[in-house]
Amino acid sequence: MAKRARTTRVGISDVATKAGVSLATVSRVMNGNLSVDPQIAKRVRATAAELKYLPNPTGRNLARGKTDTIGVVVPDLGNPTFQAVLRGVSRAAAQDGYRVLIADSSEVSSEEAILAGEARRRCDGVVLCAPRMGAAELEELAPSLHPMVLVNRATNATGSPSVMVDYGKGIQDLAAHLVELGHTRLAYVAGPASSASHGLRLAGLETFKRSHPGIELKVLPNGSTFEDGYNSADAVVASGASGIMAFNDLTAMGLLSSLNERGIRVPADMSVTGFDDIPFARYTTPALTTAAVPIVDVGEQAWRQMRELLNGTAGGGTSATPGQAGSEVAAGTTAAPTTSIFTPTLVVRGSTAAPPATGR
Amino acid sequence: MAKRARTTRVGISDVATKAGVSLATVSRVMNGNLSVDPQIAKRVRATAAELKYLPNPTGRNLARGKTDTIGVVVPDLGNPTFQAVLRGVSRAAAQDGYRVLIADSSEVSSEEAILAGEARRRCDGVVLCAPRMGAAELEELAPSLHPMVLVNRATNATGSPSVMVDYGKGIQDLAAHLVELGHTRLAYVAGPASSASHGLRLAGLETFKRSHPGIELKVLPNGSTFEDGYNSADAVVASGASGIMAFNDLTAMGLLSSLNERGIRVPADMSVTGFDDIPFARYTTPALTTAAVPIVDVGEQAWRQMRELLNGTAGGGTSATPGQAGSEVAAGTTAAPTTSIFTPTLVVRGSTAAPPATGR
DNA sequence: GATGATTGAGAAAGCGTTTTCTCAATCCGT
DNA sequence: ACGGATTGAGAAAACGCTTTCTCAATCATC
Repeated sequence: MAKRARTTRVGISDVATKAGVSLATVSRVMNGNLSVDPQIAKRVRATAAELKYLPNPTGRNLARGKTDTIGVVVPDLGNPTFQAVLRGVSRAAAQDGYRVLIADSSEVSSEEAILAGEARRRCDGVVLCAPRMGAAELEELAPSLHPMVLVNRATNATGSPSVMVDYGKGIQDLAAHLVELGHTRLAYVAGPASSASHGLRLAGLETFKRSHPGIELKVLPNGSTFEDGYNSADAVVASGASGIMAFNDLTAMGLLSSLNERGIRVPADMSVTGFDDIPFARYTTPALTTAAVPIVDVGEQAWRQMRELLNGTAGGGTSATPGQAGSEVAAGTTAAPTTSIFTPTLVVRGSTAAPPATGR
Repeated sequence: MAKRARTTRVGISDVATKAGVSLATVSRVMNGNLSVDPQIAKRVRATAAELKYLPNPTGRNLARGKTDTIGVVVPDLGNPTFQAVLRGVSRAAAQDGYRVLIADSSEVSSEEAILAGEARRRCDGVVLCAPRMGAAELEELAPSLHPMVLVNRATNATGSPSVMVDYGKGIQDLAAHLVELGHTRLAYVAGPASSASHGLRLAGLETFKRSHPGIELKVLPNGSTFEDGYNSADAVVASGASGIMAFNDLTAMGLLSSLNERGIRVPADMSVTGFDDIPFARYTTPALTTAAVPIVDVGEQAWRQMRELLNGTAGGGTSATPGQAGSEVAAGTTAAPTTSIFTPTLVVRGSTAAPPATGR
């Protein structure tokens, strides 16, 4: 016959009643508001502990207008790159008391925008990984997603920071490495045409070409998966190149596997490079020469940018310069969005060597 | 000078006013409540679209007492197994309109309980992967986490369903496979002592031993990472075994790599098996014989169990039997928790063969 | 054409906090 | 000691939505 017996859990009012204070006071105590008598504060805390009271997050969220949660939207949770970004964001955010809601579009890019919007409304901000989304769509979506941090993408017209990887530089380093070893006929086993990071690699290679006129460089259209790499062997062999740059470590490993089956020896007959330096790259046979991308750091940095946005220290400006990354401020249309750029590091392992003498 | 101009976004009352109806009606329309005149419904919908109104999830959450979100707590987001579970849960949940909040304890198991509780309060339920948590702690935690689904763990005293992988059966299959090939001296390169799934493998091996008295089987303490596998080579060689079962694919790959460096040929000199069948397992050289664990399916099934719980169809009982999994109902203390058991499948690849003739 | 059953929509009461507003009770300086 | 400045805590108004309650209007029934 109690007023309202088995309502839900123990609420703030239960504590208030039992401690003989008002709701407001309990709230103040719970939130560390100092303007409350130490005596009372202590009593309230004791009562709360005794009742095992824990504030209901939903109620707080509504009242405070924030959720302490950010969304991370990725095109494919199965992809090691996005897994690593997610991990980086998640751990860094956790440090600051934020949680992460995941939104996996499962490669269905038509869903991406809806998913991102959905996530945004549930959270205080969104970290968007959308490598395939059209620039126009992104630009249109951006305002409604703010605060948003872009990963490996950029857009004007919004003060959305980006954290990017300089894939162009990375692939140039790899190409230079191969040339240094003596290779003159190179091939790039390309990624998906719609992939933004593929575009950056391509641009980097264009630059490379211009500064290395004597080098032959073919681009072989391909994909981004293990299988794609495996299946690219025919085209690779046909290309006549001796130095092969795969789109990423996954395709490089697929290619490696396929070449191995054909009896083509790496690196004796052919050199192969990957990209990303996923954990497995060092354990392939031979171990993969690759361009290491500090992708977890990218996730962490994405969180830092987000935190900046959330703390309203806004206005762009120079954010904390990330550890090994160069930071750069691009003059944006409105706010001057911050861009962090991470540069891949060349990691030389066993899969590259001088080309066979006959090859010349 | 408007009443309350730039409050926040467009809210339900804006729509109500503009459409000339009450808040209640707008709510009803937005929630597909049929008891509203089609004419009015249409008008409301039009107004909502015009104003780009989208209901504020936090408000809904509070009013409905649910969040359409579940938490997934994992000990390590870097571990492929948990990544796969997460992916399975996330995608399956998304199908049913639920989102996933991730809680990564980063291997800090002392944080696990707090993290799980935290997640639970923000969500409608929790999927808990806590292979290292003590049984006692788990049991104590369980009630406060309900509704909860356990992955690769079980607990009485709560009606919490489990979805498990029969690691014991899997390792027995691997051992049998090796024996069938002619190996008589086996070694199990163990996982972390505190790992529950390691315990299951161990138990399976005990069973195996009993039914194969003539076979020698050594257990070599080790860990769960690539590095651990790599570093186990000494012990493996010293064991004198010709058939090696690694804790998982990761350690198997590390071992493979290390053996390769020592000039020990797999499978000519030594056979090696993994466990899990992670995507990379088929691309190692030689390709890894392993016990395939449908781990994404585990995640999916975890979601189904959760959905069952959430829909309150509760009471345990026989849930939908998962595709290739055996389903089994254990007689629980109270509700009779449902347990889904997935059995690994033996996948024979190139890393196993008959032992060298000399070995005998 | 009067009466009871239905349908449909508005008013208002939550949902569980936070936070502004108010006011009573101290404290300070002179 | 007295007025003004502080401090501290309670009352009440959000926060944005859902849902029960209530009642007016429409419908079917005899």
